Amino acid sequence: MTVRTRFAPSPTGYMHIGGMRTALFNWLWARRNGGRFILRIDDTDQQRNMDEALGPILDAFRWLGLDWDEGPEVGGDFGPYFQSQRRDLHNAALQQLLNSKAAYRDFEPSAETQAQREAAEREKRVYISSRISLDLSDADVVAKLNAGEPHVVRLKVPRERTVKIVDLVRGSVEWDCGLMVDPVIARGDGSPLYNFASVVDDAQLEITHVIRAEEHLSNTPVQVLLFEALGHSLPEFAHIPFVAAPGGKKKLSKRDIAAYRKSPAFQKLFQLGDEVLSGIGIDPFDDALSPVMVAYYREVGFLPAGVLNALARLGWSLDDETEHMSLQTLQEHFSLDRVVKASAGLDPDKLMSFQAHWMSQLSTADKVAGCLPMLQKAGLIPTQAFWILSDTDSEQVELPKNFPGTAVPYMPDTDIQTRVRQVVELAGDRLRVFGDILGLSEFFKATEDLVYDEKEFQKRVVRPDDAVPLLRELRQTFAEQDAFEADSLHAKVEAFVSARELKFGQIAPTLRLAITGKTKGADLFPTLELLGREECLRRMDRAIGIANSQRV
RNA sequence: GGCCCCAUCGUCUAGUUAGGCCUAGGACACUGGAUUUUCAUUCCAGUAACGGGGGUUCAAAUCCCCCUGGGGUCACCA
Repeated sequence: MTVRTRFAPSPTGYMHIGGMRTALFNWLWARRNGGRFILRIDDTDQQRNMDEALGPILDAFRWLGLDWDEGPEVGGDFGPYFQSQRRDLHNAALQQLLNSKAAYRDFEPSAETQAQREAAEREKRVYISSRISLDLSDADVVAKLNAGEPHVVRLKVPRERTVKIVDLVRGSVEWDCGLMVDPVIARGDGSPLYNFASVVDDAQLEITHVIRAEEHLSNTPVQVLLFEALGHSLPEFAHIPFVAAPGGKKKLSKRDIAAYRKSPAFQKLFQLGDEVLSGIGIDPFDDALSPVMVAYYREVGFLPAGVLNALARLGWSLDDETEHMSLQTLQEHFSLDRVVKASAGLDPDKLMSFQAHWMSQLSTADKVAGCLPMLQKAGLIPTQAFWILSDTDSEQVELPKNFPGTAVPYMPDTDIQTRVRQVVELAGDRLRVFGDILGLSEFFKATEDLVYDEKEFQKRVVRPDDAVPLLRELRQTFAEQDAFEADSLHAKVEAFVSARELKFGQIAPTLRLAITGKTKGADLFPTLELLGREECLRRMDRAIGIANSQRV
């Protein structure tokens, strides 16, 4: 039998990183078994704007390279794939249950039901449904129906039974039906509720493996009963642990963003994200984008491979040592029996480590392709002139939002093209995410736009009495230097230093600050070479000027 | 509170199904050292865990029981 798995998101306008992990496991299981992965959209009746609500979810799948065999856009033999369009199926199933008396119409006022529930709770009794409507004759029911009396449809739970499943992750789990409330499966108007619609759809879609987060475990007995009442065989269940917040055991949730900001475990990620996002004109404090969402990682410049690797290792391992796995490797080796039972906290540090690894595997050309959009969004390099329409495939390159048609990057200005590549090469491992390129803005800014680290500038350039004179002398040396390239610059500065019986460390930070505005960064002399003599001299002049004005 | 799930280094995990190969392995993080013109990388080293108590057994991280702790869920949401 063909393995069929599904992921059934509600169109919420964003893709949750934990949900993505569930989707990934479903996808992997299908691929591993040569099966089909289905995307079903669990929308409720009137979704306001489907494009807006579903778009980001599909984008997340596409970005990570998880394709779906059936679902929105691709269709399939079991459609429609939007739950709201499957009402006929739900209606038929509902009628079937009503006819077979497996379900009944409950006319008890909801206030009354609620009161009973509360009374039971007060008396520390288990609450079970009163089933008072079961005393109604068929004629009574018809009469009430005709009179339009409000009601719901409930499944009649076989109270003498126990429901038992053998979960592929958790093993055997069972529930005593005598403790269960008759669940509402549809409203009076026939609109189905989640548990019911989900079962009907899973059955009709011939889903063989229901792989979902463990918070759904408590829904399972009801669903099992529904499968049985409908005469369907059960799918296999695999309840995988949910993704917990860093440093905690609680479910990672969009609502808790404010708290995560203060969490030490999240600190570095937020710092990186804030810098990159504000650099490209996105307000990081506007919760439209947060580390709970897949889109966040794309915007900051993570690689699909990094995110995928981190998600796969959350609650699953290949063996006792393999850490780095491509999607290809994952789909060859994924297994449900190696899924861990306990919830797993997302570890931003480890995610970054995976990311850095996959970034290091990328060619310079690919890194450049990833950095270009960043630099453009940040306004550090021109946008418009960069793009020409083309029929050629440009899958490596992320297009600006709303860009019309297909495009490949085209550099009318070879200086800029070369510059980006050189900076990327110079940055080396410092480029962990594409957004890191924004931290090297000194290579893309005009002399007068360069920003100095205020504190360090004071400490290294303004305050020391010899800093400005030394910079002057160095400037002179540079001006007279024959070849302005890294090695000879290095030799020149070494000679300069030893001639004055200084230590290298006494001049290098000052020079770096004058040239780049920072104390950290890529190798100094290649940096000088890349910037070129004219620019270096201008920057030194400017630094000297500013220092002098501040010393007065 | 009811029901259900879970429990190995700070974190992610291996080991638990078939008890001995475990003086508990790997990775991330952290600390120290080496390399280095800063930062980063790389390399080496180190700190660090079987929640507690009872059993069973020659032998228990692994099996059983209890306790404790953590979590999920209890809608005419999905």
